[in-house]
Amino acid sequence: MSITAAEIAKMCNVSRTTVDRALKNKPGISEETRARILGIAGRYGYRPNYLASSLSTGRTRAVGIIVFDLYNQHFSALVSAIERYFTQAGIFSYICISRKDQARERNLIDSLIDRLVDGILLVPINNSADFCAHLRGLNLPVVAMSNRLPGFPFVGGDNAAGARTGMQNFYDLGYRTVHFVCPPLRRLGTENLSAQSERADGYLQFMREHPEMRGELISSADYLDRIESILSDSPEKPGIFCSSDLFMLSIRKRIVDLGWDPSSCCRLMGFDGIEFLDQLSQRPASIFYPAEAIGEAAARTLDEMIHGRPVEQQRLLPCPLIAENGR
Amino acid sequence: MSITAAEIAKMCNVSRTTVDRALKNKPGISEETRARILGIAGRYGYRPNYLASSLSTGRTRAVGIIVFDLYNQHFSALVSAIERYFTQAGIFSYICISRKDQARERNLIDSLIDRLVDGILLVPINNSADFCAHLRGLNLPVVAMSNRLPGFPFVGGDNAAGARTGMQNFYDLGYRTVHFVCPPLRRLGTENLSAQSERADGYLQFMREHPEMRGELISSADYLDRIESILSDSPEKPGIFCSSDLFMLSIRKRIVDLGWDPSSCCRLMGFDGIEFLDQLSQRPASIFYPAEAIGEAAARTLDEMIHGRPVEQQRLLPCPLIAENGR
DNA sequence: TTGAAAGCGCTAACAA
DNA sequence: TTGTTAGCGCTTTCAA
Repeated sequence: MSITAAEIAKMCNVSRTTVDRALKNKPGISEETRARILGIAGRYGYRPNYLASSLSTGRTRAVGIIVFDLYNQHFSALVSAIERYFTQAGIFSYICISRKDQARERNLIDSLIDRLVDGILLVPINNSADFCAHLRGLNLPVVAMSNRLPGFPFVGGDNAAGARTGMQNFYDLGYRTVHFVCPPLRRLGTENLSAQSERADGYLQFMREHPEMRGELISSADYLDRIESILSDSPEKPGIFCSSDLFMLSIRKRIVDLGWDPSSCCRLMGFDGIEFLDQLSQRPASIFYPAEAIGEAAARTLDEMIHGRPVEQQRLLPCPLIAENGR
Repeated sequence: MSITAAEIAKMCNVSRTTVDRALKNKPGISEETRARILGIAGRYGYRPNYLASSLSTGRTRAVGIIVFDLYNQHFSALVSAIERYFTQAGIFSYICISRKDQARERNLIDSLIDRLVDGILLVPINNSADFCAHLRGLNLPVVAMSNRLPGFPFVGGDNAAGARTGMQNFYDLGYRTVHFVCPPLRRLGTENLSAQSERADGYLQFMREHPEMRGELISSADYLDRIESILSDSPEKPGIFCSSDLFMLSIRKRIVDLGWDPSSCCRLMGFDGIEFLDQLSQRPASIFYPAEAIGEAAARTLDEMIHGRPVEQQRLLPCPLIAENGR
C-alpha cells in the first residue's frame, strides 16, 4: 500500500483538503503549495485508494462482462472488443466466465454487484422470468449480447437473415436438398438459445417459402453418427448447413474419417466464420458472425446507459456469407 | 445497493455490533436475537458491502491474472484453469489482457494493486530489471507463467526438453535435415521471449549434439516466403519444426497454396498441441504444451504464497510429443 | 449477552 | 487560499 493523502497532509503541514485540491487539480490553491504537495506525492508514489474513493462516491468506473467461455473465438472476440472500448474510456472490465452454468451466472452477477460495477454486459444462459426480474431489480444498466434477454437492450447478429442468406446461396447454386444441423436445440426450454433458434428459424422459414426444397432439421446428440446414412441415402448431392462452425468441422472430420472427400459428397456450410477455416485446404463456406462489432456496439450502448442517455432496445448486425474462396 | 447492516440494527432495535455477530455467526448472542436479525437480513436480501469490508480489512479475496490475449488457446486454457481453481476457493479473478504491450502491462498491474488484489499471476511481456524491481516493490505474491521473470516463482512447460523430444523424434524417423522456425525470436531483447527462446535452445542443443544433422534456425519475418526455396533446394525431405502451431499452420497453408502436398514434401511439427489440429485431414505432429496444468499449478502456487507458505521457485511440466496419429 | 467508539482512506458540503 | 466536519459501511477492540 502506498502513502495516503492524510500522510502527505501531515508531511506538508497542510490540511487533508488542501492535499486533495493539489492532487485533483482543483482551484483554490497557490501554485507553491500545489507544487510542494505534488512533489511529495510523486516522490512517495502516491496512488488514491480505489476502495475508499469508490466506497465514498458509490461509483467505481468498472463494468462486468459475462460470457460462456474463452475458448470459442466468438467470445474472445466479443470480450476483447469490449475490453478495448472501456479501457480507452478509463473503465476497468471484470471479465467473467459462466461456463453455461445458470447458478454460476447468478453468482457472478452477485459478485459484480458487490463490486458496485457501473453496468453489466452479458451473453445470458438463463432467460427465465425470474432471472430477468432479479436483474431488473438491480436497477443497473444491463446489455444482453448474442442471446436475447426479455426487457433488456440487445446487441447481436441478425441470425435469421444470416441463415436465409446461406440458404439462398445453396439455392442459387442449384441445391434442392439442404439439412440444417443444430445440436444445441435439443436443450431448448432449459437454457437461453435465442441465437441458435433464430438460425434454425431462418432455415425453416426459407424451407417453407420454397416447397420444392427437401431437408430436415437435425438436433439430436447423435448427429455425427447420422451423417453416414444421410450422405449415402441422398439421391442428390446435399447441402449440410450447420448452426456453428464447430459442428461443421466435426462433421467434416467424420466425413474424412469415413474415407470420403468432404467437398464432393456434399457441400458444407457453417456459421460464425471462425478464423481457423482459413487453415483448411478446402475452406468450407460459413456465415460470418460479427463478434467484434457486436462487442463494440454493446459496449457503446452500455456506456450510453451509464450516462443516463436513451438507447435502442435492439441492434442487429448483418451476418454476411463467406464463400469457399474466403470472400 | 441492498440494505446495510446499520439499517438492520435499527429495524431490530439492536446495535450494529450485534447484527454483525448474527451475520458472521459469531458467539455471544442469543439464539432468539440471531434468528430475528437473520430473518430481516434474509427478507431484505442483505449483502455485505464488499468495498467497505475490503477497505476495513485490507484484504479482498481477489487475484489478478494477466495474459497476452484470449484468442490463443494457450491463454484461454491457462485463464480458465486458474479461474476455476480460485472460484472454488471463493476468490474472485480479475482477468486482464496486456496485448503484449509493456505499458499496458504496467497499467494493469497498477489497476490490480489499486484493487488491493491478494496476488497476481502473469505471463510477463516485460522482463527488464526495472520492471522486476517495480513488481518486487509491491511486496505482493506474484507468480510468472510460461515466460520467466527473474526473482519470481515460475510455472511453465519444459520447453527445452520438449524441443529435444521433437528433434529426437525427427532423428529416430531418419530425418537428418530439420529447420526450426521461430519468428518471434527476431524481437529478442525488446520483450520477454523466454518460452520461445528455450524452444530454440532445445533445438540448437540437439543440433550441437548431432553434428551430422543439417538445418537452420529461421527467425526472419519473411519465413513464409522462404519456404518455397527451402523445400525445393533441399536434397532430402526436410523436417520443419515450428516454435508454435500457429506458425506451423501458416506454413502448411502456404505449402498447400503452392500446390504441394504438405506431408510428402516435408514433415511438419508444431508446438503447443492446439485442439484445432484434430480438424485437419492429415494431422501434423506437435509438442504438447500443458497450459491447463500450468494454470492450475500456478494458481496453487499463488494460493500457497498468499497463505505465507514457502513455494518452489520453479515448476517445470513435461511437454510430450503428439504424433501424426494424435497419440 | 450486548453496545460504544475508533478507524480504514476518500469525498463533499460548508466555514473561515 | 485554506481548514473543519460529517459521512460511505464495515471491522475490531474494549467496556458494560
